[in-house]
Amino acid sequence: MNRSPSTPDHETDDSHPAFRYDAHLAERIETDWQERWANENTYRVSNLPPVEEYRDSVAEKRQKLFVMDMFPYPSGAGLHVGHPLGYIGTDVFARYKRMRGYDVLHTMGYDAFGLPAEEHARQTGEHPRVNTEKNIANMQRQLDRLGLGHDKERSIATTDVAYYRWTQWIFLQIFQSWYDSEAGMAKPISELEERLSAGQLVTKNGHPWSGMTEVERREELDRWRLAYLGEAPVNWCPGLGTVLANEEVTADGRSERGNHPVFRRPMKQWMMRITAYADRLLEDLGSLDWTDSIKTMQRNWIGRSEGAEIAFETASDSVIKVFTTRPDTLFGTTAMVLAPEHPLVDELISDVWPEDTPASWTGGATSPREAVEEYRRLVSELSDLERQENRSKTGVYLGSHCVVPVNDKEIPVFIADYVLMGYGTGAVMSVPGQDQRDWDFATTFNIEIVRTVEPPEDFSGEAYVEDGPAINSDFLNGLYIEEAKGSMIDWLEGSGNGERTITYKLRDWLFSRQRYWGEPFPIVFDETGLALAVPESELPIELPELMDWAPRSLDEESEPEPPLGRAEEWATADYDLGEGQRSYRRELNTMPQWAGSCWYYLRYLDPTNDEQFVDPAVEKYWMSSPDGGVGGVDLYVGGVEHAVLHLLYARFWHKVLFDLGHVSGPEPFQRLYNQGYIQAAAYQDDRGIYVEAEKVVEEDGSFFYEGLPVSRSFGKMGKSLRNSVTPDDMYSAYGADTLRLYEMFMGPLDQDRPWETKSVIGSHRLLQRVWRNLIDESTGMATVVNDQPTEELLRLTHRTIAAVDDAMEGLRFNSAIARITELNNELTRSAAPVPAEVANSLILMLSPLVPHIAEELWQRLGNDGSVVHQRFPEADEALLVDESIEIPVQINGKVRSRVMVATSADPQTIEEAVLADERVTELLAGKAIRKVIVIPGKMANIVVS
RNA sequence: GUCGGAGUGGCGGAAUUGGCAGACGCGCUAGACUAAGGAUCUAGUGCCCGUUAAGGGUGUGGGGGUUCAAGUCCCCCCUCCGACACCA
Repeated sequence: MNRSPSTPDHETDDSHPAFRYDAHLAERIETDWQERWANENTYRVSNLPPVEEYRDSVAEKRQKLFVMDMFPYPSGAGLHVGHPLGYIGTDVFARYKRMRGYDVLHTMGYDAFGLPAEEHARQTGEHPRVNTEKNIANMQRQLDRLGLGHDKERSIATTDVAYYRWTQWIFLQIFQSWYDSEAGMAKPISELEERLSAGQLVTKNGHPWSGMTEVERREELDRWRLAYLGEAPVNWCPGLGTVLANEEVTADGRSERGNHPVFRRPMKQWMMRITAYADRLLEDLGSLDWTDSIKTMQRNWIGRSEGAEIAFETASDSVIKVFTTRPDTLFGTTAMVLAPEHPLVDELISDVWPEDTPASWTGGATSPREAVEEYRRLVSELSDLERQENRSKTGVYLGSHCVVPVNDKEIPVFIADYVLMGYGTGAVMSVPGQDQRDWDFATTFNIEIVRTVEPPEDFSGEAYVEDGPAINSDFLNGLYIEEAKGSMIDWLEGSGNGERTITYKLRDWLFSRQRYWGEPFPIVFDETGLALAVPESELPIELPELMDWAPRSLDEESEPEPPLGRAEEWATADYDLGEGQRSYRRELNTMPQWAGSCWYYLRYLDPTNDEQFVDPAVEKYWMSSPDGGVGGVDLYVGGVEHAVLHLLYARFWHKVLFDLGHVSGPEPFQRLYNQGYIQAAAYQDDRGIYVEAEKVVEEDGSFFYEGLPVSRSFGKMGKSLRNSVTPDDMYSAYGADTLRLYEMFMGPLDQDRPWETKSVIGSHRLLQRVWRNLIDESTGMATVVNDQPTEELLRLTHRTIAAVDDAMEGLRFNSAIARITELNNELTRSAAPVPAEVANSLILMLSPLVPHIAEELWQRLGNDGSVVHQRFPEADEALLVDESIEIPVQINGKVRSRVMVATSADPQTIEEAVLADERVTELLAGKAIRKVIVIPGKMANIVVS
C-alpha cells in the first residue's frame, strides 16, 4: 500500500472542498504514511553505517548522533497528551539532525518490570508477563500513531528474557569485582585473591590470608565485592506471607492490602558499593553537559563533606568516635550526643543518676536505663512526618561522661533523635556556640555554651556559624576557620586523637527487592550460606512461570520470605560449580526496577547480540565522542524526577563497566535535557470535588460547571483531577501532525506549560494554510509553479531557513515554528502561486515537526523519495543581508525616527544620514547634541542635553 | 530553613553576546463569504491620553544602581514552582 489518498471518503459539498486539510484528511495521510514507513523500513539504522547512502555530493564526514528518551513504564492506564512531549521533542531533533547529515540512532523501549503488574496479577490472576505485554502493545500503538521515527527493531523491554539475561550478566561482573582504591577503579576479584594471597593487601578482618580456611577466604572476598550481602530492615507482613514495599505500608504500620500488621525485620539483602565511586561520580559531573540544577542535586545527594573524626574517651573501655566538619570548634564542645540506636549506648548507661543530675535530663525516669528505654520507645513511635514537624529538641542523659581530647573537659553523654545513625558515626560533639541545632539542644537542657568563634559586635543571633577569629581555644585563638581547622587536625593526628576524614551522605545501594516481577539474581547458596555466582553459561536464570498468588498466612515468628520462595521447585537448582553436579539454594530476592534502566541505552546499540551484551566496536561507534569529549548518549531527554537515583545508578554501572573494559568511556549520558511537564486546569466545585474539566465553561473570567461556579487550579493530568486529554482525542479532532506541532509550539521544551485544548486550533490552521498555499483544495493538485521567486521572497525564505536551522539546533522548536509561520503568512498574503523552490524549502523545514503532511506535500509536488532522507535546506549567506536597512533613531534612548541606510555603511555615514533626517532635525531644534552613538546595522542614539 | 529555577499583554510565549519589548499563536473586536457558522478568509488588538488621525505618555514582580542604552548586568526585597529536609 504505497498509494496516497486520492479520494476523501467523507461527505463533500460546495462549502467544504474535497481536499481541505482537516482531521479526516490528516488521518488518512498519517495512517498511510505510517504504513509506508513501516513497509519500507524508513527509520532503520544499521550499525555499520552505509556511508554512501545518505551522503551528499559534498564530501562530508558523517557524524553519529545518539538521541534517547527516558523509556517509560508501560502503564495500563494509557497515555494522555502530557506523556509524549519529550518523545516528540527528541523525534523532531533526531529528524532534523538526520537531515543535516548525521547518522542518527533513535529508538524506544519499555521499563517493564515493577510493582503494578505484580499487583494486577494478584488481583486478577493474570500473569504479570501477559499483562505487561498487553500494556506494551497498547502503548506502542498509541505512540505509533504519533509518527515517531524510531528504529523499532532496536526496541527492547527490560522484561525480555533476552534482555535481562544481560542484566544478570552485568550483575555478575559487579559481583566478581572489587574496588582498588589505590588505583581508583574496579578490578576483577581474581586479582584481589592473588594480591591477598601474595600478602600485597591486608585482609579486612585482620587475619592473614594464609591462615584462613576455605570458608574464611570466601568470607573475606565477599567483604570486598562491589555487590555484597548486608543486613537491612524490610517490611515483613506475616499475614500476607510477603515483604512489602514502603509505599504498601500505611502510616500506622499495617498493610495497605488487608490491614495486617507489618514488622520491621532485618533481612540479608544485596547491596551495591556505590559509595566507592562517590568521588568519581562527583568529579566527572564537571565533564557533563547537564543543567546546573541536576548537577547540584547529584552533588547534594552524594553530600561529600571534609572534616575530622575525633575519638572521645569514656568511662568504659570504648571510645566514641564523632565526625565533624568543624574540628576548629573542639574547645567549645560541651556535650556528646549519640543517636538513640548508637551501638555504644547500652555500654555507656550508668546504673544510677549521678548526684545533681538536673531533672530535665532524666526524662522523669528513676534510672538512666529506664530513661533510655522509654526514650527509644517514644522515638520509634514517631512517624517520619512528626519528626519533621516537631523540631524542638528532645533527648535523655545516659548518666555518664566522656572526655574532650584537647582540654580534658568532662562532658555529659546524651542520646537524642536529632542525631541520625545513618550519617557520619551516629554521634555528634555538641558545640552550641557554633551550631544552631546544638544551641537549641543546649538551651533546652541548660548545657553550658562556649563560643569559640568571635561574632561581630552587632551580632544578635544565637549560634554563630560565620567566619571569624577563634576565641577560648588556646593554640587556635586568633585563627580564622580554615586555618584553625588545619591546626586542629594537625594536633589531632599528632596526638593520636583523630584524623582528617571525608564523609558522604550517599549510602550503598540497597539492591534487593522482595518481589516476583523483577530480574532473578544469578546467585545460589551452598551449605555455608555464602553466595556463589551462577556461571555465565547458565544465564539467563528465568523467572518461574507458575506462581501462586493467593496470600498465605504465616505467624509473626516466621522468617521473612520473598514471593519467589513459593516457587519451591525453582528455589533449588543443580549446577556444577567445580565440585561436580550439586544442588544449591537460589537467591529468592529479585533486582530493583532501576537495574534494567541502568544499561538499556547500551542494548539499543546491539539489541539482538546473544554473544555479548554489546559488541565493543558498535559500542565505540555510538558512545564515543569524535571530538574527544567524555562520550555517551549525545542527547538524553527526560523528566527531572530522575535527577538523582536513575541517573546516579546508571552512571555507577557505566563506570564499573568502564573499569572492567566493557565500555569505551566513563559516562553514559553526555548531554542531559530535562523536559517540562504539561499541566492542565482542574476544577473543583464548592465541596472541593473535582468536576470533569472538559465540561467547564468560562464566563467573564469565572468558571462554571453545569451552571454552578467552580474554582480553577493547575495540576498534573490524570484521572484524579479529571482533566485528562488523550492523544486519541486530538487525533480525531485534528490529526497527529497538529498534536505534534502544538506540543512543540506551546513553549520551550524544558518548561512546564498548561495544556489548552482551545489553542490547538492555531497549529491546525497553520497546517491548513500551508496545505492551501501549495494544493488546490478542490482537486488535490499542487498549485506550485516553476517560476523564479521574487528577490524579496527568496530573501525571506533564506532568512527563515537560517532562523529555523538555528532554533532547531537549540531545541527551540517553538521559535522555529514561529518563523515558519511568518514565511507561510507571507505566502498567504501574496496570494500568488508559490514557486517550487520556496515550497520545497517550506516542506523540508516542516518535515521534522510534521512528517506526515510533509511527506504528502513532498510527493504531491512531484518530488521523489521520502522527506526523511532529504537534506535540510541551507541558507545562502549572500541572501541574508539586504543592501539597505532601516534603522531606528533614538533621541535620549527613545525611538523617534527611522532612516534607511546602506547595510555596509560606516558609522560616519550613518551619523550623517541620521542627522540629515527631517524629523530628527525637527526634534533637535534648539538642543545641543552631546554625543551620537552609532551601532552599524542596529541603531543610532543621539544624546542631547 | 538550605539549594535550584522562574516572574514579560486577557492567555501560551518571542527578544544569540546590553541595542526598535511584546515575534508567532490563542482569545477578543470589526468585517467578508454564507441559508447557517463553533468552518474559512481579511483587518485590528500591551495599557493610558488624544473625537478619527498625527502624536505623546507609560510599560518586562517591587525598590535602588551601572550605562548613551537594561526584560537582559549589579545590590536589596517580594511572589510562585521544584528538590532536599535536624547530614554534625
